[in-house]
Amino acid sequence: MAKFSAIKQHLYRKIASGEWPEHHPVSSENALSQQFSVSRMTARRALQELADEGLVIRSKGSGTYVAPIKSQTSFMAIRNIADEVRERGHKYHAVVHTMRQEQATANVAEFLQLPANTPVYHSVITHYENHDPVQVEERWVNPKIVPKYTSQDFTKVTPHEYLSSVAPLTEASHQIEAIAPVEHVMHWLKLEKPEPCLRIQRRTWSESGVVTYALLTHPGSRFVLGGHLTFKKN
Amino acid sequence: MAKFSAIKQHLYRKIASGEWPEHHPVSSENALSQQFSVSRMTARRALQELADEGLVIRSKGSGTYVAPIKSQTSFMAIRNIADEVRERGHKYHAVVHTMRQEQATANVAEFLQLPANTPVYHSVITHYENHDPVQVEERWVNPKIVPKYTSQDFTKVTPHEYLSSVAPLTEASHQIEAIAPVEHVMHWLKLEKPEPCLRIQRRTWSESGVVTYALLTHPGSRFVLGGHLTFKKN
DNA sequence: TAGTGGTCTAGACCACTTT
DNA sequence: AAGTGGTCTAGACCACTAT
Repeated sequence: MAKFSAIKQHLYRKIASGEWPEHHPVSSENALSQQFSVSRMTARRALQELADEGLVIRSKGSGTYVAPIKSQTSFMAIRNIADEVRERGHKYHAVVHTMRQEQATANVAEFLQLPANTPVYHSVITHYENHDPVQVEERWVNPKIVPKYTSQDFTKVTPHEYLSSVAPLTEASHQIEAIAPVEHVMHWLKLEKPEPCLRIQRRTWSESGVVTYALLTHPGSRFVLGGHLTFKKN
Repeated sequence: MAKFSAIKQHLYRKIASGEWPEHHPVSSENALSQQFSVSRMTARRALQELADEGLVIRSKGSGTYVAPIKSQTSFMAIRNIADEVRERGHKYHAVVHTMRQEQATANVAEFLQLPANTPVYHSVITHYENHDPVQVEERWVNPKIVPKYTSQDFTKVTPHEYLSSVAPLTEASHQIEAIAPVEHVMHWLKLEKPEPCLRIQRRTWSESGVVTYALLTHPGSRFVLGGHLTFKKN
């Protein structure tokens, strides 16, 4: 393994384990270069890459500090929340609250383009970053396209991963809005007081039709959706 | 300007102008270090940062090449709020609250990649759909790139339209989050009670650098951000 | 084999923050 | 004044690609 990469791993562990909480000072370039017997440029690279990933904040003349947890996610791609959390060097886990077959409400039936009162699968899962909930995923699934949905273990594979494997995405639509959370959601997100939440409503299609409809709710204090675009002429 | 940054600008122009199309080879590290009389490490940094931004692709033993155009450009196409409102068949109008030159705060200076305390232009505008405010636009503009910004009439042309005409976009980054509005914003949006708001933080670049930094705040009860994606095989 | 990118060194000077 | 991060140099060795 490259030296700068070994140093990154060392720092990842300090941060992910919670040994260095938010705003905690991170070893300086000089300290790391001595500790790992590398040149300052190599130690610097490790710190710089962590800063680019948003895990630490560097400030000239002062030092490097563990960044506050305010996740940033790309909205350009439909990503797997578990991978995102892990890429940030944090621990991921999920809690499944609901997993059953239901009669579709009028609303859900419309989104899934099914007749009302037909059976659909419904799951509710909270996704955690370290020990804080970062997303509640309420999802309804078309049982004709994904008949084995309810027998999966979603603490090990996210619904997104599983669905992608059995019914490859061809199309997706999103709506993003700011809402005040209802009581259920507050409970799942462990919010003591109401706070503005970012809600993503998503429908995804495969070749055989609408696969799933999802409501993804994130606490405003712990989540930022980010994206980067480049434009070319023509 | 730092040397690596000057080299980036040089390469940026080659790519943005179309002189180097997709897959066109980019000058090698050694070539750039000779051309600009810098060490290879400095030339390397310019290329590496362009690769991180997704503008070029580097491949060991072979060389560096202009990256292919990203698909899905349409998802969060940067739209003009006035056009959106009119497309929904509603009346649009704008109220300009602030339009002046200011000293950049540390925050603004950082986003615009300018030294602190340099002059910047600052505008605050509320955009209306029929008689309701739908967006407060707080914007800071780089006066070196857009010297005549403050003499425009933004009740007739939106800042976005004007900026696009004088400094064509080459790049943009967004952050979307749910927030509770501060008092100023509540006033501009004519909110009597606090309600969750959707805030889009956007930086846009042209060939000459960061053009503008904007905070777009929408009342959660009146605004939904939508997008649609289609995926192609391979 | 020549050229390229990937990694690394052991210095250096600067602007900045903290004490 | 001491420490920090930001930039830069002039070398070096390596693995890989193309010819």
